[in-house]
Amino acid sequence: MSMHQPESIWLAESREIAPCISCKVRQRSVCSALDTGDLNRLAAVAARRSLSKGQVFIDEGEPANDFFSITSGTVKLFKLLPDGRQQITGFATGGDFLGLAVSDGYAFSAEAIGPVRLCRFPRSKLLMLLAAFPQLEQRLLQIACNELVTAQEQMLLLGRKTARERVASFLVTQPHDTVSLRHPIDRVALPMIRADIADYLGLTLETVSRMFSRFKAEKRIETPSNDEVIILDRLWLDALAAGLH
Amino acid sequence: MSMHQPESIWLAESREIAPCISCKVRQRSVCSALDTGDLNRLAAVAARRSLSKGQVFIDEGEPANDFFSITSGTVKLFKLLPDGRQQITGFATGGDFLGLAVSDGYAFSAEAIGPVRLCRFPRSKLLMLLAAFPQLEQRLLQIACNELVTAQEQMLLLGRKTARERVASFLVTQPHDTVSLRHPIDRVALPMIRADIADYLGLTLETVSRMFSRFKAEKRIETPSNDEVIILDRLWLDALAAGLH
DNA sequence: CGCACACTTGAACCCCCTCAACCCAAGTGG
DNA sequence: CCACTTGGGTTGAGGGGGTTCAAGTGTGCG
Repeated sequence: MSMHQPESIWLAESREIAPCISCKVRQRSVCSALDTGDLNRLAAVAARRSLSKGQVFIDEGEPANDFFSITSGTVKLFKLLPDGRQQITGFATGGDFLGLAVSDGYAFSAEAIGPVRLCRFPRSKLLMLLAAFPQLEQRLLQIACNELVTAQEQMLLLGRKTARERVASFLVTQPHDTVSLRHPIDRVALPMIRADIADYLGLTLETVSRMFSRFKAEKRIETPSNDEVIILDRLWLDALAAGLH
Repeated sequence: MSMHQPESIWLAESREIAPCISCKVRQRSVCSALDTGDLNRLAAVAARRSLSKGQVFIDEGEPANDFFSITSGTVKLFKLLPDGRQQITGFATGGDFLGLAVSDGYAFSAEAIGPVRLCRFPRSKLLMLLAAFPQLEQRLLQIACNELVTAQEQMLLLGRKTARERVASFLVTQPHDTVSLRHPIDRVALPMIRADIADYLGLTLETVSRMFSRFKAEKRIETPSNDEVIILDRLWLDALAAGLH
C-alpha cells in the first residue's frame, strides 16, 4: 500500500532535549495544555522528524501506533478507493494534531505535500501521559470537537454546494494574512496543487481551474503565481460560499 | 429559524429517580462509563423527554446549553443553506450522544423523524461531572473519535462515490438484524423517508428511488414496505459500496 | 370519499466530467 | 547556449450521470 517501507522513514529522527521551549506552534498545538514544566515529560516521549514532498507517513488501515504533531509544512489527509479515486479529508499544518483514531487503525493516510517537520509520539507512551495529565485529555477532546465541526461543514460542501460555491468556500476558509493596513491586501497561500484542491472539494482539477479563471475574469481574485491568491472581493466570495446569490 | 419556541418544548419533562437502572441503551451510551453507583450522579442532572415526529430540538448556531442522549427513536442531524438545501450529517438512534460542539454554538440542527425519547443534560452540570469522573471524559473522546471516523468515511462517499455506490454504502451500513438462522433473512429498517436518505447521500430523492428500483430489478434487495429492506446479496452490495465493480 | 404524503417512473436538460491539446516555468544535460 | 523533459496549469469540445420537472401510483386517515 505505502510507497515507503513501514520502518525506514523513521530512522533519521532526532531527540534533542526540550526543543519545545522554542517551538513556534506550541500555543496552537496539543502542547498548549501543558505548562513549561510538564512539557518536558511530553518532550521526553517525542521524536522530531523531517519529511520531504511526497512522503507518506500514515497509511490508512495500519495499526495506529503513533500520534503526530505538525510543527511546520503542510500534509494532506486522504482516503482512497481501490480504483484510485481520492478524497482529501483535510490539510494539516503547523500546530495540528494527527492520529485520533479508533483502535482498529488509522482512518486515513497522510502525505507531506512539501517539506514537513513533525513530532511523533508513540501511542502507548502518550496514553500514559494522558492518565497523568487530565488537561491533556481535555485538549484532545477540544481538538476532536473542532475537527468534527469542520468535518460537518465539509459534508455540507460536498453534498450540497455547487462547484462555484465549493471553490469560493475553499478560498475564504484558507488561512490568510492581510499585509499593509493602508492598502489592505488579502493574500492566501496555496501550498497544495490544483489536483489536491479538487480531491478536497470533490471536483476535478479542470473544474477547479475553470472556477479560478472565472473568479479572475470577474475581478474577485488575482493569482500572481500558482500557489498564491489575492482575494479582491472577500465579502462577495463569503456570500457565494454561504450559498447566497 | 426554529419551527418551535425555544423554551416550550422542554416543559413536559420528567425527573423520576434513577430511571437509568432499567435503561435499555445504557451499555451503548455515554453512561457505560459509569458504574451503577456513580450513575445516580448523572441521573440527578438528567431530564427525560419525549418528542414527536418533526420536532426540532437542536438549532444550528444556538448556544450549546445542553447535551443529549437518545434512548429510543431516530433523529436526523442536519445543516441548511439559506435557500433550503439540506445536508444530513448523520442519524442518531438509541445510545447516541449529541451536543459535542465548540462553545460558539451547535454545529447542526436535530429533528425527531418519529417518536423519540431522550435525556437532556444541562451543559454546565455535565461539565462539572466531567471534572469529577475522568472516565466520562475518556468516553466522550472515544465517542468523538468514532464520529470523526464515520464523518471521514462520509466525506469519501459524498466527494467521490457514484449514486449507485452511495445507496449501496447506505444500505450496508444501516443496522440490520438477521432473523432465522436456517434461512437467514438480512433485514434493514429505514425509519427515514427517501428525501432524508437523499439529503444524507447528497442526492435527490428521485435518484435514490431509481437506485432502489435498480437493485430490486437486479435481485440485490427486496422492499416489503417503504421503510423496510431485505438485503438479498450483501456481499455484492458491500463490494459496490467499497468502489469495486 | 377525498386529501395528504410518500414513492415511482419518464423525459428533457445541464452541470460537471472526460479527453485532448496546449502553455509555461524549471530543471537537466550535452 | 539550446534541446528536451517533466510537472503543473489552462482551455476547449463533447458526452453522461444526476437533476429537474412532471405525471402517476399507492396508501393511510380524517
